[in-house]
Amino acid sequence: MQDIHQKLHKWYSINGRKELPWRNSEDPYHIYLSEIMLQQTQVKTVLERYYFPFLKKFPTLKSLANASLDEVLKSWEGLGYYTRAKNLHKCAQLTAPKLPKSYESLLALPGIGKNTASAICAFAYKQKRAVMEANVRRILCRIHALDDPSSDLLIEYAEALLDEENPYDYNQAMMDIGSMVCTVKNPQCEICPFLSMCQAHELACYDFPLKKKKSIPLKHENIVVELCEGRVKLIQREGRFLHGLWGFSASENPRGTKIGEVRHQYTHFKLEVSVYLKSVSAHKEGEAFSKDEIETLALSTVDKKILKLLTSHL
DNA sequence: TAATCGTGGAA
DNA sequence: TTTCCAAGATT
Repeated sequence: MQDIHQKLHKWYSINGRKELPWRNSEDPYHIYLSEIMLQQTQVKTVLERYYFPFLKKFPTLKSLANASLDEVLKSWEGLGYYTRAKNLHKCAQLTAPKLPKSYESLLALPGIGKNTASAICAFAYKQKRAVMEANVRRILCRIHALDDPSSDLLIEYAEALLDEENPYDYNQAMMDIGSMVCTVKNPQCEICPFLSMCQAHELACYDFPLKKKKSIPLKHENIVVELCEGRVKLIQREGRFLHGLWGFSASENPRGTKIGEVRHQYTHFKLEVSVYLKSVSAHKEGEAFSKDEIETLALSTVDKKILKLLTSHL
């Protein structure tokens, strides 16, 4: 075990992505924010478009707590999984000016599960916790030739492998190896520190973990864009899907002129939207916004596509 | 346990 | 163009 820890540490010191900003911060809030943003999201996206602007607007947990949810959502616009932003805001209000330090306290907060709690403990507080996310899961499944292990079993393996002398570098190294060496396609086994103990390599089969493909349904919606004296009617979404974002509401029986179609692929369904345009004289329900006002609202990608179609049509 | 919840990069 | 899927959590 000491040997593998040494190999890991050496690999990380040479190849690790040590320049990532959240790896050069001691601020638990910065590290927490990065963990939330990085959930199911590529490093590149967070790094290039969201991490720095968000911290500029909300430099401290306290400033985030004092902001409105609409402001937070605007900073999250386009990043997806918007409940993350809602929970981030909620956590700031619950914990400002500083995050708790214990695993249990972190786990009890909304939006923080086992992996994120472990990551904050290891990265912000240098505690002996093993992260268990997609990269680590792929490594462990290949080392042990596991098709579809339970989360609990994987956490056991991860904790058994943890380098308690240096939990920070160990965890960062595991994620880097997962994303750079033990990749989904074409893994670079010859430079992998786990080469000698990897069952997948022994079997010359890298289909671990097993990926199950599922077909996703196609949904169709009609959107009627209501124009009112140059202003556009928008509603603020409720419920779980795109909660808190502004957008166009679907209608069963579209009226007006069809101006085009918009397609979008979500994780669990495809969406085709037929877009209609209709002028209305007065406000019935909902609010109407000017183009400049819409710029300040958080819209989903689909609604942005619809807005773009509208702009090109007018 | 299995759905649900977004988006864009990459092949 | 289509498909996969990336630092998961919640219900």
